[in-house]
Amino acid sequence: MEKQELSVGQVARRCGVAVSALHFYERKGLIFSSRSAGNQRRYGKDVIRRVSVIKAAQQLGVSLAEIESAFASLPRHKAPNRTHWQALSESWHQALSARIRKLEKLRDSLTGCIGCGCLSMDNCPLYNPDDVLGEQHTGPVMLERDD
Amino acid sequence: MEKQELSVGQVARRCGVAVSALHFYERKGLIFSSRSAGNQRRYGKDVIRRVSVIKAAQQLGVSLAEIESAFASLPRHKAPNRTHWQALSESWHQALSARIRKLEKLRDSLTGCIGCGCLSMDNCPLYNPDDVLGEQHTGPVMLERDD
DNA sequence: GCTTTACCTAAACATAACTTTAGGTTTTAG
DNA sequence: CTAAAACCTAAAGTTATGTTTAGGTAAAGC
Repeated sequence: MEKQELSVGQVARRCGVAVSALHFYERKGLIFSSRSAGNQRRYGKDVIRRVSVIKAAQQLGVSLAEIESAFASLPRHKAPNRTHWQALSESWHQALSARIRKLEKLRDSLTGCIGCGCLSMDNCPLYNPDDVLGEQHTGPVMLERDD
Repeated sequence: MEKQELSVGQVARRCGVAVSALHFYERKGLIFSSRSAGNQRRYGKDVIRRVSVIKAAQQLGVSLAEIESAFASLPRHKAPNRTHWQALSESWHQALSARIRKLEKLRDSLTGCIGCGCLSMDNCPLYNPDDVLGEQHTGPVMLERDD
């Protein structure tokens, strides 16, 4: 059983990202590599999951900085185990559900409000932005990107 | 009955954005103004709805460029009427619903996959991106960019 | 062995979406 | 009337997320 190390190009192809993006993620501390005798990057297979998670999270509107802090709970240089990933998964499931609820709320506001053509805007949820997404308070939740 | 024109600072306060952002939106062609005798911006009340819509759309992950093209159907210098806003509302409602469906799908993939800790990644939807959302192959791109 | 492909680093460039700065003008409040 | 607050423009700066370029080194195929 070999260690099955991957070159940067192999990871790039398998994950659908550019090599330059992997360099970038590494500079940001989101992924890690060892080096070959000739100083080329070598990745363990777990990097693929990391990159997949990065891309998935970005779809949710999570910044790399936030992803980095979520990854802080993972072991840096060895493959995270089931428990590690599961913890991440659960918190993201919650965050994602929260985001979905927000979007539904917004969608309903759009229907009820933009289309209404109301001239008095004082009760309009779009007009009073804070109402639109409601719970703006500083939640610890990762996806609370309501700035 | 006056035209009830608003200064840039008034709009900024009522919409919760910076004055510089309004200048910026105007340069981008998202909002319009007339000028006072002394060359200061004066806005009609409809600008508030425009700005509110901009902010709402940004919450959905819509870029300013996309917002601009959506706004292309609105009359430039006079207040859009009910029909105009309603058309916008409907198309965005659809887009939002689509986005919500994607997020739900992704959420479910995360639960089923990230948490599983599977070592053989060959059946993993995160690992094999094409399976995640089906439609649209084009290489190993993780998720449809909802461009 | 040689050549092509892949890789290395550092630094510059790109784009979006704004903000800040600098220097000057207009409006408003007392 | 005057002084503070608000406004003007143009240009440079900022942050995030990368990509591109330039000048070399390593690895792989024939």
